[in-house]
Amino acid sequence: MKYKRYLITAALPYANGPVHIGHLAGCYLPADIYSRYQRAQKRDIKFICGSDEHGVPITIRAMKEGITPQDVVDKYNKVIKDSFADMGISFDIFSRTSNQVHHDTSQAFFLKLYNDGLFEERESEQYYDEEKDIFLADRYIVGTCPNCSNPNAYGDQCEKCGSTLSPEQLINPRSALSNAPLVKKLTKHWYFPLNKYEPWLKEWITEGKKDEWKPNVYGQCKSWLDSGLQPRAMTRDSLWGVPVPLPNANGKVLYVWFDAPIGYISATKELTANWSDYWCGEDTKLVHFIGKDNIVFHCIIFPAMLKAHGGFVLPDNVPANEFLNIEGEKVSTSRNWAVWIDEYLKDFPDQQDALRYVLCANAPESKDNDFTWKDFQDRVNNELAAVLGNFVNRAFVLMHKLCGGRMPQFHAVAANEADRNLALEMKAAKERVEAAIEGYKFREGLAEVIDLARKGNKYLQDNAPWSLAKTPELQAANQARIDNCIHLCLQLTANLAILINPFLPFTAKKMCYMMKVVDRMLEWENAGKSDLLKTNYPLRAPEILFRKIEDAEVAAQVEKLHNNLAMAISASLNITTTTTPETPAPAADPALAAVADQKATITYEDFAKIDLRVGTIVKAEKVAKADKLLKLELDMGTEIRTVVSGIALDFTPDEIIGKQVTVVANLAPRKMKGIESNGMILMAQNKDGRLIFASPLETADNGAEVK
RNA sequence: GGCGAGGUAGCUCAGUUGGUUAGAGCACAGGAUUCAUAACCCUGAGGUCGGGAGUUCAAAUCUCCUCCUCGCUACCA
Repeated sequence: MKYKRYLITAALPYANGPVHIGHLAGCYLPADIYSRYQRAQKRDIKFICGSDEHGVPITIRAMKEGITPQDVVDKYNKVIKDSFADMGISFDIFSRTSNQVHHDTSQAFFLKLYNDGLFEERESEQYYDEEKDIFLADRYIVGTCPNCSNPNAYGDQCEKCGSTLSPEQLINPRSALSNAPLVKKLTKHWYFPLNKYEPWLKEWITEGKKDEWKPNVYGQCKSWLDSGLQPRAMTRDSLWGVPVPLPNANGKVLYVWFDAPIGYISATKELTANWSDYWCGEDTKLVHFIGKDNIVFHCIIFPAMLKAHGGFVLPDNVPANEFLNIEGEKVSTSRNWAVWIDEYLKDFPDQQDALRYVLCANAPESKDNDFTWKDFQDRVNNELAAVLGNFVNRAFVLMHKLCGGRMPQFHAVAANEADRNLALEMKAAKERVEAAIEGYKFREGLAEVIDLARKGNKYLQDNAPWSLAKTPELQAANQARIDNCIHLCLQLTANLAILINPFLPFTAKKMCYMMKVVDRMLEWENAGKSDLLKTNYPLRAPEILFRKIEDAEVAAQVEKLHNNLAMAISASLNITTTTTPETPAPAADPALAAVADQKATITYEDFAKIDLRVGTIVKAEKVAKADKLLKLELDMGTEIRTVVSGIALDFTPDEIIGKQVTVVANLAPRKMKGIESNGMILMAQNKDGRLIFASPLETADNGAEVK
């Protein structure tokens, strides 16, 4: 074997909310299957995870709920940890980045790079809150979104319209902490020179991993590498996080994406004193399981950090999955469009393996996939229960009916071709499942196991022991054939338990109980064998492995999703309308922007400042290298004005020429793509995002004032 | 706009050193059976492989163009 040890990590879930089925399908379930398989192979593995507890969103959530960041992470660390444990995700450790060992480890890592002179120190101007005496990260800055006028857009993103922002773009930027207006002040940060590692990364990835990594992962990396890497700040101004271990670095913490992957190392340290065997030995196979949103950090930044530090193994593979949609729509935590694990476990007690089955069988391994409750029902009822569950049940029931409740012996003299073939199928299935799991093709591996059960059903059907036992006389004459058939079906059941164990551990355990065997039988080397169960040994009565999912349950879950969505929308409306200036509005979904937008009362004088006028579009053309922009010329009665407007997604130049529009005529000029825009056209935006001209109903004079 | 991934049967997916009538599971239809969770087993129907052009004796597979979905990124306000 090439590797002595396996170090398997699953992305550190962010401790500001519970986990949903998308997390499970994308990362934790494949990681668990892989880990359980490796353990069954008796390989030396450590399966590492923990919650990521730093970063700005946690501090913001703490502010909103009026609690400390530590309260937030304590709460969700527990929720997340419990969900994983209940679903059978078998981490060797589920740690957390707020632990002391993690602070020590990440600080030591940073200091090593610092002492090697790797960091570039750079000063830049950042917004500063003089009231709270603190520099503000982009996320802490709120202001009016220049795009949708959401008064509570963040400095990095407007969560109403989804646009990416920089703090400089916000209108009237203010502090999310104190609501105070902001000043600019110099601040110092430490930049990791990613660009210096670009040649090495190119060689390591584009030459070394081309055929090894999944196409989506490799392609994404290559895209990043081809576009050129820039130095990246590895520190932030914040009070929540791992303090930068340097003098005169008060109020500075490690960037959450610097410290989070080091969390894998800290957690391993916490787990075992021999942690360096796993992290520093060349004979360790390091595999990062992540979702596609983490590719750049795990494939580019973290490896570069490890390389810069020296002495660490690099990931052998990063099998990132894509995203799982729900009922045709993207998961949205703010709209509560998600299937939460803790709620699933309440609604479907003792049905962990049903969910594990569906999420693996339909895992987004090569592209985004859709989870529907109908599909959940179909797969559980028609594949899991009908093929696997039913086969095991048939074998046990027949054994009790035709073989006295004991494992019958195998009569070699009565063996036929079908018997020999079935034994061969067991061996072949082992090889196929093994190859699939080693190659991170978990859905294929799972399908192979079900297929083996299907072959069992066919074998049973072809041999029909119940027909051989129609009358006592007939049964006596055919007992040797009956014994062989049941014997093999039960040996096949034992094989199925071994092969299904990494995927459906709860089921494997139930099967072991029924077969009265100890867990050791599940060791992988036993797969493919036809002598796992001892002849003449009494076995237990069968229990139903998978119950059917009823239509009513499917309907209830779909309804629950839509109810959650409706509640999220109305909650968003309530909170937004009652928001005081001291508390920023909660994250709102772009789809809600149209209904959730409420602004503070203004006086007539405020309104009178706006010069609204009617104009007619006399010329329109698309702006080059911009998706949304049209360059318009407007007849304002006394002048022709140029206005650049972001409406190209909804209108072609031809169809709007001659249209009369309402224009904000005294808006400060602004350059876009090199064209100076003198004003803004008023548009209404529907819930679906479509724009509609807010124009006079009848033709007005060009230049007419609107008031 | 740039880059990346994907677009194959109603659904979920296999299928590249280009090669006979393009595969599987589910769903659907018919049959057989009754040991079993109204399950299983057999048979069948169902696809111009997103669209177009090209290379070739031969293209799902290679080249170019184009459309759609998702992601990253830019631009936007």
